[in-house]
Amino acid sequence: MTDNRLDTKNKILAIAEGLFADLGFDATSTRLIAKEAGVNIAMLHYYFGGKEGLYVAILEKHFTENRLRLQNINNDNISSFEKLEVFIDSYVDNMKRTRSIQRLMYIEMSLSLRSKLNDHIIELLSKNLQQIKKIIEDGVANGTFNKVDSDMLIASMFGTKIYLINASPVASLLFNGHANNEELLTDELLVRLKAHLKKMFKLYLTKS
Amino acid sequence: MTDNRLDTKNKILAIAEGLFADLGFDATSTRLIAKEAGVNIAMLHYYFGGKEGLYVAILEKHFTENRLRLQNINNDNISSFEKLEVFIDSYVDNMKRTRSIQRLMYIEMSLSLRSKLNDHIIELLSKNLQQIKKIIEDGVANGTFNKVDSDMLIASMFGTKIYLINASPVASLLFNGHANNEELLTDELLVRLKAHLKKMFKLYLTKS
DNA sequence: AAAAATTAATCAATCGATTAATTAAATTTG
DNA sequence: CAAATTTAATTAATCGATTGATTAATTTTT
Repeated sequence: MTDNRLDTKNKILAIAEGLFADLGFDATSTRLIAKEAGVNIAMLHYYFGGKEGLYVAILEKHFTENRLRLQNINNDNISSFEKLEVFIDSYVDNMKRTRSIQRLMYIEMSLSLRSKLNDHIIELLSKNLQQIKKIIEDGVANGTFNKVDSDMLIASMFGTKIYLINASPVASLLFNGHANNEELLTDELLVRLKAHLKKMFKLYLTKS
Repeated sequence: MTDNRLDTKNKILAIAEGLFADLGFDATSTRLIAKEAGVNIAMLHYYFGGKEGLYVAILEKHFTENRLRLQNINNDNISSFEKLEVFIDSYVDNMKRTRSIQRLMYIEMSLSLRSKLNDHIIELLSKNLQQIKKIIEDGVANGTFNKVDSDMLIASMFGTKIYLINASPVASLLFNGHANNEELLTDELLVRLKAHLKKMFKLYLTKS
């Protein structure tokens, strides 16, 4: 592909991702995407087959990116506690960068209108799920962790993230005292989030 | 109002709430609402002024219902621990009944496209927020609870609920091993959720 | 008879998508 | 290398369908 072709494709992908995340799938018109990206509407269908094809392409882009990232974590020869902390750190560190696409995915999954997209999203999210599950199960097997309702614990971890990302207005009310739209995910809050999740897991998996 | 008028209004409200929760605001057409409710499209504008007015009416209905429910909890002369458990029990017990409207609210808040609706939602959700905050702060003040990052703890509680309601496909994967659309919020799961939240709060607020 | 409720028909606007025509780039050929 | 040809990329215009909303006429209730 030439540089121009890549430019056009990537510009559409980048603009569309932001608009989809801000407005949702239905409220984002192909005309708006084309206008903001500075390209003709037909290019959107030319490259991606249509609005839904573009949506899938955005998810698949992050899907492959995320797959590469996930591979080299669980191979290390460290304790279950350290694995847990590494996972939480990397999980929280990724939040700022992947905020748009995550908001997008959870909205889409919540509605479950487009089954093809839904399958993609579930496949992507289940990767994280399996990874943390394995860390905990291994820890239980080697006696580091107690046998507890780890699924609920995992639900609380992912849920806390969703609350900060997808319910940011009311989360701002909780953390800042007002529900405006200033940036909630400050570095300070992410540090607090890491400490909180580590503490929660540690207490739950050992002191119970 | 006559019985017929009430029937028509309430039928529209009930049908629209389900459709909005299932499809989202944009994907739910006024024609579909009218068809499912068995009324003329014009009735929707006649009673509610339009699609968005209907949306607001649905929220306000739950808004007032919820306000009545919230009043008589915090007056009891019980310990902070018991208040916490009462709150969690009532919070979880309300999940099944309010699942549709809660899914709807969090989707709407996540997109934040309609500021009038957003204000309503934030006002409604902040009631729960203030209530649990007061319980914890009182507990800290009277020495029952440790001084901890209670805001993060609250975020985890609300987040866990959102995860079960709005991310139900991947939550089903976590709890049932498959991501189908069978009912996730079984009585058994709600019991587990209660136990988990109580344990999480107790550990966090005392053993840290 | 007056008011309220309901209906059918239609409005302009916007949607995603597609077409045919045009320009730019790449490839082949002499 | 350069002209000719083919392919790729882009544009403007338009398609039918659907959207939320409204109107005027009709039926029902008071």
